[in-house]
Amino acid sequence: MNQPQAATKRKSGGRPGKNGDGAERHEAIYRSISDAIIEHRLKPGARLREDALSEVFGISRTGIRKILQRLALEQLVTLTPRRGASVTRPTAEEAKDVFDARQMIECGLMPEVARRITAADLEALRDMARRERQALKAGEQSAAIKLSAAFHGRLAHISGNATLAAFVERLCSRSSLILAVYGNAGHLGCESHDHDDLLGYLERGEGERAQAFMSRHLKAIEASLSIHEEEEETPDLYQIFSS
Amino acid sequence: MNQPQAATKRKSGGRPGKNGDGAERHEAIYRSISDAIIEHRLKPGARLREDALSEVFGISRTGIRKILQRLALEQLVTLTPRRGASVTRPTAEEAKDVFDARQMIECGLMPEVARRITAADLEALRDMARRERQALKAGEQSAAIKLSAAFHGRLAHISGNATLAAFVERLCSRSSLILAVYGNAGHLGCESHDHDDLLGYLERGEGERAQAFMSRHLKAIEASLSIHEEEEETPDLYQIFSS
DNA sequence: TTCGCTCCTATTGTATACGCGTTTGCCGTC
DNA sequence: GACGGCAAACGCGTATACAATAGGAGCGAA
Repeated sequence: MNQPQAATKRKSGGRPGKNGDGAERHEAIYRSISDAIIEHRLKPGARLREDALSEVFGISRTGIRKILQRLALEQLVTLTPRRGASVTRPTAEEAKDVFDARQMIECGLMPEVARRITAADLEALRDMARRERQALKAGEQSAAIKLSAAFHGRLAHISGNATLAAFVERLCSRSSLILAVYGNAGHLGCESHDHDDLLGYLERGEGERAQAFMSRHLKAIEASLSIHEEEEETPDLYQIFSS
Repeated sequence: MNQPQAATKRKSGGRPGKNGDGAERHEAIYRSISDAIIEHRLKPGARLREDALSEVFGISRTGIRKILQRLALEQLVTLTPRRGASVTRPTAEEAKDVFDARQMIECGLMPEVARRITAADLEALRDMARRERQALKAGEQSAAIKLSAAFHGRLAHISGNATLAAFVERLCSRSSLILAVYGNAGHLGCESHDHDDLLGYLERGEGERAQAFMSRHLKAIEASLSIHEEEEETPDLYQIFSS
């Protein structure tokens, strides 16, 4: 039970209208839900009923709707008109698009990152990579997935281009969703030592090498997916029973 | 008075609660406001009061807030906590980021576009380019700006990567905002015949050439901007009245 | 026994009401 | 005459109430 994090049933003590924090509270709830999705605690297809969420987090549906819309715009949840919200189940096509986009942007960013990376950055990134490896070893897939996404996002930020970095972060979130649907349970996307190796290239300022390595890295992740189309509506029937 | 476009004061005739279209209506209003911003009918810094909009479009503030939030997430409007919404005034840094991003993505997409472009695509794009030229000649800057953004967006879609195409569209919208702030009144971003020339390369399948041309095209636009920092808070005052 | 129809419930979409913060104009005082 | 405080109003943030719709369950007929 870790997602409410700060629910505290404020219904009881706090006055309903008394905000005081307002925006921060929303941000915390947003991150709570977002994390739960990225860490696969909420699986693709899971329904997110508004009043259930509003009760869990102790705010009214109005606030929940706002957060849900934001998540929908980032394509982490799907908002079907009269059916409510559910965790997005990426299609195979979307998966391909996302990884192609990551290939283009993350690789393209590497030279600039290699140019600008500082010792402090390296230290922080190594720490993240280390914690990711630990989590992986300890069998905590949730934590590992989140750390991996955070690693890629942080890396992108070093480029200095906030717009592209934000986009990369969103792509990583969606990638996490893709892994949940198409990933094999056996191994996660990122190999244990890939991130460390990458940092090595960056530390030595070898932008080109880092770029090539990132390309391989992403290709490896994508290749590890098992893209099985599983059609939508009454999918096969003919196909299945025609044999 | 051109921005309402489809207001029709439905308050009088239509019942308030009777939806029937609902989502489409929202979409139309969203596009209305979005277009007004992109076409510079609403200038950066312009305030967008919620109840004014709700009255103009004949829906309640709830719906307006939803739309405003969507626009904020696309960074066309800025939502300051207790101050309301206003059209975003991009900073110089954001401008650089946006054009760097366009440089990376749009150029990177060109080879694939050259590979996949069809005769129908070419026809549609040529038509858009023609209309853009006409608008420019007729002095209708608003229409020209919108058509230019639509041209770039359409082009990106041909690549087949919906994710990247959507991102390019958003970058183009923001570019339009940047032009409004930093652009010289004299000439718009896109030169008259650049788009036609680009289509020529694409038609002949010369992806590399198209890529290089797009790069020059974007660099030309960016170079035409006059980036003057104009600070945030109490921006000039000292600077202005010190002369 | 199965298919179809109808009613019901659950859940979202929309509007409105209320409270708070911010701002701005005004007045009193120094 | 100018500066500082005060008050009122404007406008946003949140919650709640109502309306509409889609899904499902139950019942009846073939």
